[in-house]
Amino acid sequence: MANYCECEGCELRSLFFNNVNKTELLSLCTLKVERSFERGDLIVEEGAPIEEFIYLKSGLVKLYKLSGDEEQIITIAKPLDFVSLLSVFANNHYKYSVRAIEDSVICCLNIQNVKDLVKSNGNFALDLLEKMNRVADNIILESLEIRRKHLRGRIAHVLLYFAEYIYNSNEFDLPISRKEIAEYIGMTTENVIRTMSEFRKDKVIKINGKTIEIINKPLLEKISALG
Amino acid sequence: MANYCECEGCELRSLFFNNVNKTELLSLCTLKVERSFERGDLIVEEGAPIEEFIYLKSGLVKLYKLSGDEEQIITIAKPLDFVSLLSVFANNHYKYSVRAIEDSVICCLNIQNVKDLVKSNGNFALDLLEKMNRVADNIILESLEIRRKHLRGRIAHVLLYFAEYIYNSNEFDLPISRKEIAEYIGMTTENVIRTMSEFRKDKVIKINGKTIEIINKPLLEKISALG
DNA sequence: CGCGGCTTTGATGTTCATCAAGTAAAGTGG
DNA sequence: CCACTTTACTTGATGAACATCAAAGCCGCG
Repeated sequence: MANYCECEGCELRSLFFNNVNKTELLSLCTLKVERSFERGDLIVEEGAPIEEFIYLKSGLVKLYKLSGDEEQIITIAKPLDFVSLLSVFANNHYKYSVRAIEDSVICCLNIQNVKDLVKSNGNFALDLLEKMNRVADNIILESLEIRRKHLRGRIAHVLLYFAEYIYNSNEFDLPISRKEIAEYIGMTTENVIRTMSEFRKDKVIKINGKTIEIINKPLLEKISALG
Repeated sequence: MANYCECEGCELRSLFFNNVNKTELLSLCTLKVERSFERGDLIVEEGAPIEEFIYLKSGLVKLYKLSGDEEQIITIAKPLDFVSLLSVFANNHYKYSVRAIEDSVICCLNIQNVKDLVKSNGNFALDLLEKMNRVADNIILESLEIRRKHLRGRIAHVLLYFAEYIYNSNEFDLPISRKEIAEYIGMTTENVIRTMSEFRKDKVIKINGKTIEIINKPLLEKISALG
């Protein structure tokens, strides 16, 4: 009985298991699988059948869609922004791909089990609705934000996104390449690099390979807001 | 007892009331309010408190967000793409505005009633999750589609959206202005007009004020796909 | 070590926004 | 109903923002 349910102590339990009792949790967790991925590994492939309800336990992932030979990045998600959620009840197949951009651990529940729990536990259902609303909202609002800015504003926005939302620090290692930033904000790799170099010359940031340090945050915020 | 519940015969009932029994439906519908709006009327204002669960019964609406003095159109929704859904469980206040772009009728349920139903009726909860997933998915996918196209492709996309998705006809009256198209696809009014004029000169469409007729659909589809 | 992918910078051309100016259409008050 | 105002639509000219092309250095990896 020792590990009858590790979820009980899981820091993510309160995410959406607040209203789930021990018996229910047990029945979920017996079928739970935890999987580890290394940076760069594919977690979910667009078009694959949806058999599991997945959430991110630790790490960082990118959610993207293929169009032709290009990737369009939809969002960068950390734990709490659980992924796989968006299509999971509406489709039989994934509409997006998910790839680890840092070493990540995901938690997989059988999708049917989750559906059963939605049916039998009203408070859980409401929690889930709320969480999924929030995730969708955030993606849409982020997308609108980026859309209305120009190149410089978009780059500033992304840098602040990493500094404030992901790493909570003015110095951090970019988990994605310049090319991926370009795929995220819908511009070319060259212009992402050029703009970041400009920011460096203007003493807004320091760049050392993947390491970024924001040294004039007020200005960066101004560029993000106006640009 | 005559009108004890008009919803019973409502064509939208099957949307998400399939799994709701007569008693439950009655308790919802006694608190139901139907409201009519004329083209141009504001239905929901960004920032207002969310007190109702709204869905569109007939008509056409635009969902948009204000940024500064500009409107950013998120999506054009017809019945079945019910609106108000996205933020409704995750927030206390609306994050978007909704305006009728054709005469519209909406159906308003008390939000607490809907939440109670989610708690007590598992099948309804699952239906609702599925519907909301689908709505969010569509908005995100549309947004990605538009984002990866250039001006000509975007205009072609929008024209096809109206022809195929909204009106199911190659000839239709544009329900929105050129300016609103610009706000939807993130370009300027002048360029929207210019591009539409080009399409006219190239004999892809006919324009007569608000009336649009697509006369070379294969080409328009090609422009949308490649542009 | 050499290959491929990522990064960087510069030069060039395309796409698009901005500015300007005029016409048409639609609402408003007398 | 008409003058008046406003808003929508349209076209052209110009410049800014951005993509594309080209070339070279860098880095990790088999």
